[in-house]
Amino acid sequence: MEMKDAVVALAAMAQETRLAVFRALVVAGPEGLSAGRIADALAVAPATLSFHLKELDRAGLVTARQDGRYVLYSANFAQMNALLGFLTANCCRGAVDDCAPAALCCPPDHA
Amino acid sequence: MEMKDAVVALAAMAQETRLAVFRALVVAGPEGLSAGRIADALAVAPATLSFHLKELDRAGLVTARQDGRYVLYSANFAQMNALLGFLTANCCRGAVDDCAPAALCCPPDHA
DNA sequence: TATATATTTCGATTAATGTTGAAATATGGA
DNA sequence: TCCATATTTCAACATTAATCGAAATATATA
Repeated sequence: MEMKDAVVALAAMAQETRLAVFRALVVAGPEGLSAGRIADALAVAPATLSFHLKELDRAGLVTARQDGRYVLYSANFAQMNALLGFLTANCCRGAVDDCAPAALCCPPDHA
Repeated sequence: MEMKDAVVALAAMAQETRLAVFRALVVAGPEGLSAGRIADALAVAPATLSFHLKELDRAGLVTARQDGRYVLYSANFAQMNALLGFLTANCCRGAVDDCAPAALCCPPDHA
């Protein structure tokens, strides 16, 4: 992941509505949620939500797929993990052994 | 970490100059760097850098301490790790075992 | 085809953010 | 004390982001 990509991804999550949307999608898992369900759950106007979903999509953090007349959004775990990897890279300068380990988000390949 | 804190921390890093500053401080380690050295290294105007350092400080991502006529800034690894923990929390819904592990940043307690 | 539902785009408005020169503040050394 | 260096604050400006009603687009069903 490049610096610019990281900035875009961080900016996408650096907003209360979008962070809430993203976390809801993380909980929902690979099946995802329709735009309408997200709008209801978070009480956000459809046009506003659409704007934020596009931001998350532009950042590569979510993926959209058509399902009938609904559009289902799901979290892009691979991108999420790439960002976390970027943020932790170059940390510790080799003394990584002493650092506390943490779990990343589930990759889609096992869902 | 609360939602609001996460948004503030993410917003602090969601800017090219600030992300560069923060990463430089992560590499520099607990000793930190003076504002002037950072300004030189990144070719940023002093006033601009001061503005960004204040943002990072407000987000709890860096700490400042006076050293003679210099002000030394260092990364706040604890806050960094809290943010990563927040972003990975509620991920996977219990299936954490299958997730790829990643190292967090070195906590200050062993530096 | 016509109608209803779901989502996005558009336009306008408001608010927040990033940048920098110049002035103010703080510290160290002559 | 006086001067030089380091950093921050201030003020002004330009840019970007967030919100939402209304209109446009897409899909499903009668």
